[in-house]
Parts: sequence; structure tokens; C-alpha cells
Amino acid sequence: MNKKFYERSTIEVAKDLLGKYLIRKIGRVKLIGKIVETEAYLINDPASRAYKGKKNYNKEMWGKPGTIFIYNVHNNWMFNIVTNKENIPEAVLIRAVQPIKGIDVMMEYRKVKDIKNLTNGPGKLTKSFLIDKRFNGKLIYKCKELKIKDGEKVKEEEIVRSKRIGITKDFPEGKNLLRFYIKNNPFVSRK
DNA sequence: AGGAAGATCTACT
DNA sequence: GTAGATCTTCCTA
Repeated sequence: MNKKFYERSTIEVAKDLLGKYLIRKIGRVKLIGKIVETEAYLINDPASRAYKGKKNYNKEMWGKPGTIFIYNVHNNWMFNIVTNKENIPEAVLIRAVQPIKGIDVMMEYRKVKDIKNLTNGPGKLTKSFLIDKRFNGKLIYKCKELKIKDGEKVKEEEIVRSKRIGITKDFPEGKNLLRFYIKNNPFVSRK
């Protein structure tokens, strides 16, 4: 996907990323996963890493659309893509993918054998795909080792919208449905 | 130095 | 499905 794709409303991008392929190249090895779950983080969002203003650790959120933003929580790397316009701190968190290719390699990195438990969470998928802070600040549409490509079309009626997971402070009721996932997909983190 | 964090694992009702 | 322990990174003081 190109810069234009990310330079749109964050909610639109979060929905449109469902069904796309996440591709990771490690030497000759190629890993592919289909994105099945995302969350939108908006401006003035109590749950956003950008909420307390621009700091050294979150400054990427003010960057160009398509910038990769990585941060750590409880020893897990969270993989986000910056959206909307530059200087508007919004992003989409990739929460889960469905393993498509290189599954045995992912299992090695993750030390699990159950495919359903391989990439069904934000920390799990970064471990499976060997994504860490090295990628922070890079542009996803210019990155050779990590990219997002057009995948399977997901119809509007196949998209479920819900509250975000694990949030302690959130938008008030009515504005807090910012998680999106593919209906009946067994690889989402939670129902 | 102390503590919070957008999670995960395990063990259970 | 929920509850509690655990964990590293990177913050704030």
C-alpha cells in the first residue's frame, strides 16, 4: 500500500487494513499473515500513547502517514502504523493476523505448536514476525523487510466493531467502538 | 529508584 | 469466560 492509503481517516484505514497481507522478509525466508484485527487510536484519545503530548518515545505518532510506530508494554512490542495527516497523532494498532506462509518459522520464534495461538494478539504477532523497535520510525511503504500488500477483500458486513481490549481509560460510551475484526475468523485475539 | 503499561500465560470457575 | 502473577522498557521524580 502507498502513502495515500494511510493518509485518510484512521477509522477508514483500520477497517481497510482487514484482509491485507503483512509480509516480513528475513533473508530468504518470507512470512505472510492476513490482518484480521485492528484498533484505531485517535487524537485526544485517553488510551493513546500520544495523549500526554509529544515525548521522545511517542514522537513517531506525529510523523508522516505510513510511519511505523513501535512501543513496548509488558515485554511485548506493539506494532502500529501512523495514519491521517502529518502532525495529527493518530495510528492503527495491528492486533492479530492469520498465519498464511512461513508458519513453521513463526512457531520456532514463538515456541508454540498451536497455530490458533500463534499470532492472535499484538505481542504474539510481533514475536512471530520478529518485529521490534528496529522498525520504529521507518516508512512502511518504503521498507523492504516489512510491508503491507493488498490481500483479500473484506465486505462491510463481515466487519465487527467493538470496544478496544485492555483499555483502562477510554472515550465515553458511544465513541469507544474503535476495534475492528473479521467476523468468525478463528485468529482474532478475543470474541 | 519507583512504577505504570493498548499483554500473555497459567490455572481455574 | 475471568483472576492473578509475571515481565521488560521506558517513563517520571
